Amino acid sequence: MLDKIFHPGEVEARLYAQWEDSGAFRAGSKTGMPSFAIVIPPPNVTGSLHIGHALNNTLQDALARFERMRGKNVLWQPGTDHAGIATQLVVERELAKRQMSRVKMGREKFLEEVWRWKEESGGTIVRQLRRLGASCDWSRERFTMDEGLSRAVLKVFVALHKEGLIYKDKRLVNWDPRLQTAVSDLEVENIEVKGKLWHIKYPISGEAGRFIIVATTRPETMLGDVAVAVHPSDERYTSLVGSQALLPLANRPIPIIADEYSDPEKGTGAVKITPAHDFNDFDVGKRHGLAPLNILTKEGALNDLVPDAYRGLDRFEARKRVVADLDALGLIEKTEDIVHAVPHDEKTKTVVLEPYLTEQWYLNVTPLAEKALQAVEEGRTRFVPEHWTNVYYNWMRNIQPWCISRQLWWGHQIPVWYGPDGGIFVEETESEARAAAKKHYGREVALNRDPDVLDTWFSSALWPFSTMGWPDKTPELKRYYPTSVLVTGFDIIFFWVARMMMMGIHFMGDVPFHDVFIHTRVLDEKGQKMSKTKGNVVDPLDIIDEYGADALRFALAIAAGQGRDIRLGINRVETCRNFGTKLWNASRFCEMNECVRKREFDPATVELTVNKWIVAETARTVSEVTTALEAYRFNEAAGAAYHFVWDVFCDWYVEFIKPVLNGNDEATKAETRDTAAWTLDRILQLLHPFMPFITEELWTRMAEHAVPRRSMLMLSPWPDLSTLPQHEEARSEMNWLIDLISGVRSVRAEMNVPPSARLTLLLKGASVETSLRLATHRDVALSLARLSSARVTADIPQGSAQFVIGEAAAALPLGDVIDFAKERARLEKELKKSEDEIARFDAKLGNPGFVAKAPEEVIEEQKEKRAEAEAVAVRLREALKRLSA
RNA sequence: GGGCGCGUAGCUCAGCGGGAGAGCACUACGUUGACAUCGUAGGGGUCGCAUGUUCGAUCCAUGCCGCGCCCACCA
Repeated sequence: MLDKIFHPGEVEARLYAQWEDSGAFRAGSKTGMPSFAIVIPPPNVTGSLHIGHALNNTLQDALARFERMRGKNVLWQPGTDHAGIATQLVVERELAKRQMSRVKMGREKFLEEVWRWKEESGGTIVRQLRRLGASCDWSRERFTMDEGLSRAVLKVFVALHKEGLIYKDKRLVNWDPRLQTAVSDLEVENIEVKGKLWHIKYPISGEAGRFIIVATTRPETMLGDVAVAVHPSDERYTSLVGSQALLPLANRPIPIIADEYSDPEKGTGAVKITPAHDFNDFDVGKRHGLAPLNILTKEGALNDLVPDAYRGLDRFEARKRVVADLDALGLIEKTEDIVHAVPHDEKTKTVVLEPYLTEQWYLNVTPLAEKALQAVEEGRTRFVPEHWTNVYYNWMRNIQPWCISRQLWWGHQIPVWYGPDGGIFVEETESEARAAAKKHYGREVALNRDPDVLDTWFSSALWPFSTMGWPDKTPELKRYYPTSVLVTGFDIIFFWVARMMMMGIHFMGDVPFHDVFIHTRVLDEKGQKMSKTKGNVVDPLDIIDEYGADALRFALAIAAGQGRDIRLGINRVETCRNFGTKLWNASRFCEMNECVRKREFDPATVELTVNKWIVAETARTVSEVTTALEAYRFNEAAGAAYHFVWDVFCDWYVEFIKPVLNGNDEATKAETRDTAAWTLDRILQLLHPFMPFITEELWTRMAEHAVPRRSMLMLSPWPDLSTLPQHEEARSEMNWLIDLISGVRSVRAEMNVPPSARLTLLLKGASVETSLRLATHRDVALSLARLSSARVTADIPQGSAQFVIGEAAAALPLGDVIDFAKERARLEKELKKSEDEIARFDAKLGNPGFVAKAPEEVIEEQKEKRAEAEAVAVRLREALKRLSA
């Protein structure tokens, strides 16, 4: 016997182990069946599961389980990402706690430390994914820095270099002075901060007392100025073009040049040109043949190219000093308070990034982007929802070279070796590089390997094929590439999706996935982004502990619409947990009534109206859920199943069959039991992609008293009920009945003339509006009696109720469950409380029964209504009779 | 500045050419034999505003207002 509620904590671990041990998660290899593959967006190996992961993996798991049940060969490829910067930061922080540092340890020792850290904490997120129920093929788990994937990375780098697409260049990059590494444009987060705009007077050489005024938010960089630019057509400055300004503090003459970049509308119309510290200025400098003057160190302090007084000062310190000194010289024309966007590092959002002149490795992605663009234009890869296509297009069409080198230690070290004269040897291994160098120099030479590592996203870009064994020609690649769908959030469309497209097409000759489903973000219940600093983080593991994984998964899935962000309040999870309880208890009802599975049961053969109806409704629901899942409309799929279980199966079917199951007709009872059991099985299957644990548990438990199951629910075939009869007649009859019962609009209990009470049900004409549920016949009586306008009659036979529709009356059998004496007593009590209500009701209804002398037209009207109602009553009686016969 | 998304019941949202819905919250009643993690009933909305298309608009078009996000600029 099932307990009254489901205890997720007691079954989840057991079921998961059972699934995993059985090999049910393993990539399928059934011949002749289509394939379905998803690669997981690899989470940071040292991370832990946040609510966004929970959503992402719930959706993937729903698809994987769905397709597995549909008989496809499913591969859900799991793994983790080495997450260069994030992981290095974490480990450095740990080292700091032990009074150690990366630099002191040296590269080799440090890397050992990171690997150790990875071994220790790397299992966390993977364990947490298991708690969520993720049915990944763990036997194929990969890590972006494991041997195979590293080999793929090297191969790709070397190949792209040989094709001339990877090259070294010296230009401005976004520099993180704390980590002392370059980061890509995408890793920059522009944050609005309060700042100042200083208007600085630059004296004109040889013209005492004449100045050109420039406005800047970064006065310290003026020490690296190489020019002042004005717009060619800006008449205010025409006379100055060609003159020299004397750069204050540095006392260095710089030219005043004309360049279209200068915007007469902005600032003073004259702009200082600092090519080494501003992206636009870099271009201006290039146009005018002005060499950049780098005045910063890697740490973001001023270097030796500035006057003594400023050397070694941190950039912010230097700013204060420069402003103070300029002010003392009377060279500050004015200072404005402004709010402007300043580039910060996206991880901690605390470090101001610098445009910084360095030599880095770049990947020329333009040719790759063209093909990636074309693939989407041609529909070979499709974004869902479609509007993300434009986001992808816009970025791809304006793509910039990808800076792929990072000055970190944790990551794939770039396979480049330098000879004594700076000769470059790009090979997959050191020995190959050595051989190449030997060939080049004609002798053995000492080589130095480039110390930099690759951007983390470089290896992620290869994920769909590197995890399947590329560059080897593996059966997995053959079977599963291109993958079916990528499920991810919009925040990594550029970082990851676009780059996988480019690399996939380039190296595999085909797109990495057919569909890209972009899901929304999960916010807190107030619609705020979850963040540690705000303290509004909802930990999915806490939710799983308290409500079970199914409740969390269902809450996420049913909220996963196509447009707006998901606001996850805990009450949503509660609702879904309650839904699980409802399902559990519906199963309990079936169990108590011995509704057990019969293998030979054929739903097409049922004869009772109520059974025909539920069979047809089940088929419709299966079709709805299937269609919705195929289109990634998770909310609709989960919603359709929810609605069917609660509003159709529990509220109506179970209530309708109670009198049948309590009746004496063994044949109809048997059919009904079989149908109920069959329907419940279909429900479990429909819900399994969303609520794997509770459904699997019920699947097993419900078979305890029936024909044992051949296999686990997760391996059962997805129902295809498309060939079942539609049973239009039964459906329309049941719908009519449900509408009618729902339409009992106003019912009043009234002790009319004691002791002769009557139970009267007033249906509002033949039309219907809200809902009174026909639970059991007894429930009908109770509900009716409870409501505001029912009359209990002692003069009708016990066990039947008289329905009055309009003025027409129809007796309806109620079985033998009503104790009229008791009900009457209760009603009397209740009525005393609600006399006011009755009065109001009478007034509202203008109950003609109480009108002594009704006008002719009222009587006529009543007659019509009566005739109409009589017909309804007759039909109702017939319908209820047919339910159980 | 460019682009995208969203404004529907107190809250969170679904619906998107012909009856305005769900969950939560609220009110009243009810522990009955699957389920109080429940049931029954009830209150509550000029579907952001305006114009247009249409026999008919919450739904389509245009404009406006408000909110959010992305990209760019960032003197």
